[in-house]
Amino acid sequence: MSDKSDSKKQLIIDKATEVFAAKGFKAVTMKDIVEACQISRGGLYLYYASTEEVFKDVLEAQELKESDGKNVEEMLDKSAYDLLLWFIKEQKKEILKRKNSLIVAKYEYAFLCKANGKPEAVKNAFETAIAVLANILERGNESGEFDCENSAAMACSIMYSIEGMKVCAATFGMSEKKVDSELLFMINQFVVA
Amino acid sequence: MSDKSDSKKQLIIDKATEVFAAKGFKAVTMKDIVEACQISRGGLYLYYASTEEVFKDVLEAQELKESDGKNVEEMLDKSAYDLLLWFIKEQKKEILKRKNSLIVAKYEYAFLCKANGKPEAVKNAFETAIAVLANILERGNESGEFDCENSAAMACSIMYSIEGMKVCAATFGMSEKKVDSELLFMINQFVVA
Amino acid sequence: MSDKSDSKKQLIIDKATEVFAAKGFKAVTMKDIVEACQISRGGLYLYYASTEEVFKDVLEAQELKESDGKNVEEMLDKSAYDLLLWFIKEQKKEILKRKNSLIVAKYEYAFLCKANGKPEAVKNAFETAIAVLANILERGNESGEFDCENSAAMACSIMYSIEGMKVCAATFGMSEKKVDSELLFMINQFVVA
Amino acid sequence: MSDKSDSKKQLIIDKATEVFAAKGFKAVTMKDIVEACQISRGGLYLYYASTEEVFKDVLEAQELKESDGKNVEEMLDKSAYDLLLWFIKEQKKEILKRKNSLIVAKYEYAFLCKANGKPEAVKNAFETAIAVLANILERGNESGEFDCENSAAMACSIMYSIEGMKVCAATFGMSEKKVDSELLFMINQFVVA
DNA sequence: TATGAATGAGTCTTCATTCAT
DNA sequence: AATGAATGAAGACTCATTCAT
Repeated sequence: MSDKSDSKKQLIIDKATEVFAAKGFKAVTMKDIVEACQISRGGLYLYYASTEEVFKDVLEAQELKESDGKNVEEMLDKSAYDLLLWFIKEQKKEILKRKNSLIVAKYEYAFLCKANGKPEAVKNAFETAIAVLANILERGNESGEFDCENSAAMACSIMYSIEGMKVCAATFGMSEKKVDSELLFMINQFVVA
Repeated sequence: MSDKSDSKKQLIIDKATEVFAAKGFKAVTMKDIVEACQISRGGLYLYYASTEEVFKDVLEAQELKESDGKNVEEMLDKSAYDLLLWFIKEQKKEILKRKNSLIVAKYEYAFLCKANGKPEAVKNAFETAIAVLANILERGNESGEFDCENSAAMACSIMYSIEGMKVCAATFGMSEKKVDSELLFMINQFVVA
Repeated sequence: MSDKSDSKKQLIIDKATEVFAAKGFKAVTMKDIVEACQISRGGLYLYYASTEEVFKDVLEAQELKESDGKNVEEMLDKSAYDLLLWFIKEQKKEILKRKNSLIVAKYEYAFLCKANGKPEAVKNAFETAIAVLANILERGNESGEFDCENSAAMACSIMYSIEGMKVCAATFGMSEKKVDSELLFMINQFVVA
Repeated sequence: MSDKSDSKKQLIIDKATEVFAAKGFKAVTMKDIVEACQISRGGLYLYYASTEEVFKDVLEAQELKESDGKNVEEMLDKSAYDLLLWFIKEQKKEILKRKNSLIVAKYEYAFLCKANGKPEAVKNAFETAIAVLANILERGNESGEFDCENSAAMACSIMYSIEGMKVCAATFGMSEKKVDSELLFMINQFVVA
């Protein structure tokens, strides 16, 4: 049961992810999801009672997927610069991915949550990213690879920039070249030549 | 006619602005606007055929309001540093304003426009801001107040950061202190001490 | 507006009364009422948000109608016996009326109210009837027309009997003859020959 | 098979009785019964195809239970007065039992049956009770314990009263004291002091 | 211009009923 | 016999949109 049930949930999450990526959060109806999954109306309700519940699982699945590549052990060996490159590459991927960008849906959802007084998962994901980057910067400072007075502030500043790029890219688009130059500009602020 | 008609439109825009700020774009119905304006259903349709049309005018009105303070003549006299302070102050205001933040509604709208292949006004506003800031930086470079190799790139980077802050503040909140330190961090990159 | 609105409400109440009489309370859907009234789904919702709200007004309208014939002034002149006959006749009418008997709907509704902890209007109507009858008996006692030791108890007993008859008649039917003989049997307990 | 099958049916009937007592007839769904029995949806359908079929068996089981105490042989020895007391006590129990009162469900069901032109079991149960009571009254008349001109009419009148009390008690409640005084009032009409 | 009653399409949600296991 | 996932029909409810006044 659990297996079958899980695989059905997975199907729903996968298809729903595409729907949310295409339409944002609020514009998605249970009917949209039902049609994307090619299941019956009642069938969806066996697993999820609302688009919000589906979206929560979609977000969770995204986070899992994003953390997939982050094999902690192999990270430890790398230089701060390599880690930075990896981090930046990941962010670039997210900024540019067209098909599955949940960024606007995420902000819509977070916004509605705020309006309804619910706690926000979106905030946590953002703060985790800042912490990871700050850590990388710190290591670079220690190893002499980077020259960055205040790692925490710099990490924060960079992440706001990246967040801005994500939103802009998802809504009115950014070329890969533009993203590259922006990211390069940012890391040049502290990478020792 | 025109006067009366305009004042009615203005009423609708004012009230609708509050509604969009509170609920985003997609969640707003014609009924919401009708109720906020305390006019009749039919009355609203005399002026606007859809929430989208209302929102377009809301955006336009916002831009007008934002450019209100920008008296070009008195600008010309000021130092680049003063202009920068003014620009940053304006941005800070926008980041922090709670009641009327249309940022999420804007992105929702831009996102839906993109999905529908319509042209985007949001992009233009963003690019205008970059141009204004770049101009200020350039002037500062020339006068020796700033030291910034690539004004255009810096302006762009800063605006992405600010955009990220706007979105984050609107969804999961930012304290004024946090905003101040972020902005300070940014301008310290190029302001000559 | 109020006039038009009221007449529409009246139409709904009239048609809904038939529906409730035919199907009871719980079995009636908003759709049933819509179809009986030949109005649109949304049209009904302009006036009533649920079958319960419609039913409340149906009950109220019934009570008004039932008290219509009771011209207080002309009552005062009559003998206790005449009043009793009038009362009994009214009850008989209610017991036997086929088309508009709301009795089962009433009890269903009262039952559901009780299950949901809501106050009940049905109880009040019943107690009012007891009070009226007790009053009549008292007058008869005083005038010597009746011989009834405990008017209140007798009124109560009779009303339970009548209530039982109403329910039985509405569900598995009673002939007029049977009703007559029952009512006669009851009043013979205290009417002085 | 039969044994196992019967015990399963018994379980369903027992649990369903509680459900019908709590919600009436029409408001009960197959899902409600399934959940009360903690069996599977399909499982219930092996035994019953509709709530109506379940309810029929629930009614039947009630009648059996009610006639349980009526050991005919030991009845014969008793005086008419003792029999009357027993009868009244049984009725009182039914009037007052809160948890398992099926009275409203019964009337709802009978009412729906009438609307659908089906035969009615409820009527039979009522008439049986009248016959039993008439019989007791007759015996009392013969033994001189009672003085009741028309036993059949009196039995009928009493049963309507009791039916009214059952319905009233189930819907808007009656205190035990009130029930006692009503019953006492009734039997005083014919019991020889 | 302005009103708001009315309509009906669209979505939500719940269940009776079936069926593969 | 028994399960419970799945389906789809039925009813609730909300709104965009129209129209007579």
